[in-house]
Amino acid sequence: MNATAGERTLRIGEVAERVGVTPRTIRYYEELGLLGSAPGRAKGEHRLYGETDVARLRELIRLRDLLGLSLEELVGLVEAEEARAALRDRWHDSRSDAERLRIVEEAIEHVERQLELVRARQRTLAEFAGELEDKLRRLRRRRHELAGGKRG
Amino acid sequence: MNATAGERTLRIGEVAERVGVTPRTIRYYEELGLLGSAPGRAKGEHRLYGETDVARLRELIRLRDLLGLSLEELVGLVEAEEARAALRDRWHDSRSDAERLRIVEEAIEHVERQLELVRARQRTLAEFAGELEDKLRRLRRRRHELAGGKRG
DNA sequence: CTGATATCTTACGTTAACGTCAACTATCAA
DNA sequence: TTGATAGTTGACGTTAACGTAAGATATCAG
Repeated sequence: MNATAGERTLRIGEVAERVGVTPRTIRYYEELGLLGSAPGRAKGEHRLYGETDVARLRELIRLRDLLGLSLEELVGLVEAEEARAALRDRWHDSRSDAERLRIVEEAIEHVERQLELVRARQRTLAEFAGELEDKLRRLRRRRHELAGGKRG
Repeated sequence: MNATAGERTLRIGEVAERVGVTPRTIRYYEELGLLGSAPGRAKGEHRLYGETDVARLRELIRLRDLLGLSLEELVGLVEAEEARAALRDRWHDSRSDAERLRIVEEAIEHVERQLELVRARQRTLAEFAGELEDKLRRLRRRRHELAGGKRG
């Protein structure tokens, strides 16, 4: 599920519990292409996961819950990332420093994109909070008038 | 739909367009008790709305979209608010300054509750953004090592 | 090897939040 | 008064995101 996965020792139930979802959800996400199923698995064999898989799933769940992205939109993000990964594989040179640099740079862009999404949502939330604060100020002023001052 | 509504001149289609939803959504929300249908309307007559109704609908949509609240949760909020409104009606005294003060104080609490929800979400989003920024810093440091310095 | 337990696959079920359609009807400009 | 237009009620349809159940199988402790 992840090319750079290390241990690959966790089973689906443990992953589900740690992330706070059900095994069904994990299988469903795999079916949608969100978790890029590991290739060396025969039909019927148990799925095995590593820490990087757990991190990835957590990331997806947060994008879903905090930004309200649909699974379809998540698939879009993941596919875009994989498309870039494919491009880098064709620029596959040697596994030299140059290639590693390229990988790191792609990761940077990926994280920057997510950060941009999060910040956009932060802005709209700040706007919402600002309006509520305005409302609150007006109400408190009104309360002050009614309590201490005169003027109904 | 709102006791303090003024004009009550807009029809459902105009409201829908202005808020960015469909008429069906408005009827559905009314059916769920989110818009407290106006009592003076016979079966088959057109619904009429005022600016306060538009504002209320906008508020609901934002709570739905920005905080991801379900309609059931929104019903909970609205019912809680109406329960307090009912209490104030029993403390119905005269429509004096004292009563108006009470109403303003309830509105303040209502807005404070919403603001609390928004701020909670802002905190979790800030946490998320912070983690992404950390990740980004680590990646950039790594990029710097690979580009300028040595050490693979 | 042998249960006990967790997983696997397949397939149908469920729920929220509307969409859509049909047959009427209210509103309003001309 | 008369259409044109938009709205009304009622009912069934749809979609995303899983839930659930059944029968078979893989894993692993003992």
